[in-house]
Amino acid sequence: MLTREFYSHEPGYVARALLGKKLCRLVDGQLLAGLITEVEAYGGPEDSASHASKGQTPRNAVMFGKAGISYVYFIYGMHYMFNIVTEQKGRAAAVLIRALYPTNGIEKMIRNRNGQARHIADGPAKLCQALKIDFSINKHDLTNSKTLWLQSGINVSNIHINSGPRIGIDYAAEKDKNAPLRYWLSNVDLYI
DNA sequence: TCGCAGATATTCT
DNA sequence: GAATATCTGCGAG
Repeated sequence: MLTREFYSHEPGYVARALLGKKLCRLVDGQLLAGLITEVEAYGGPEDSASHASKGQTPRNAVMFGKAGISYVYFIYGMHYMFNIVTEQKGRAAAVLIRALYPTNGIEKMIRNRNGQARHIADGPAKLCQALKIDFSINKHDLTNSKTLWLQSGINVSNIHINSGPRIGIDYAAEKDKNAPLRYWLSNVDLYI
């Protein structure tokens, strides 16, 4: 299982380090797991795209907490998003998990997604459906949990990592051109 | 492939 | 009270 030290760095670094790691979820005694294939980093108050850019609110308070805690929130009236808090307590920073490559409990994931057998977890809200992620695991400690944690997965060298501007936030695209904060892996099945 | 409707928590006025 | 949001699914072309 990954330690708190792993999450205690700046979000861009943690985001890259998370690629290829295994996200595990235990629900009803069944293991649901997948390799992380796409992530986005969100910085502190200086990052205009971050929820924390306008100061602390009850909703984003988790981002100001300590590293290794999950931050789950609801968007567009129908979708959950799953983030992991990084850096020190008092520094608002997080990494959004955007996509997984399912490895364990695939049948269960398909049922969780209403029978959709393709594109099970290739989007931030889809992966939440597949792994049954909702407010019940908001503020969850990922370094000390039996229902939601991360562990080492495949070995990913830098040459496999793609990067680019973040999605859904045009106003941050220009900034992201200089320092891309979205990272993803392609052809994951070749490296398993 | 592309464009748009969908439904609600949270924040802004 | 109104606007907005780290998106997905579906229907048309």
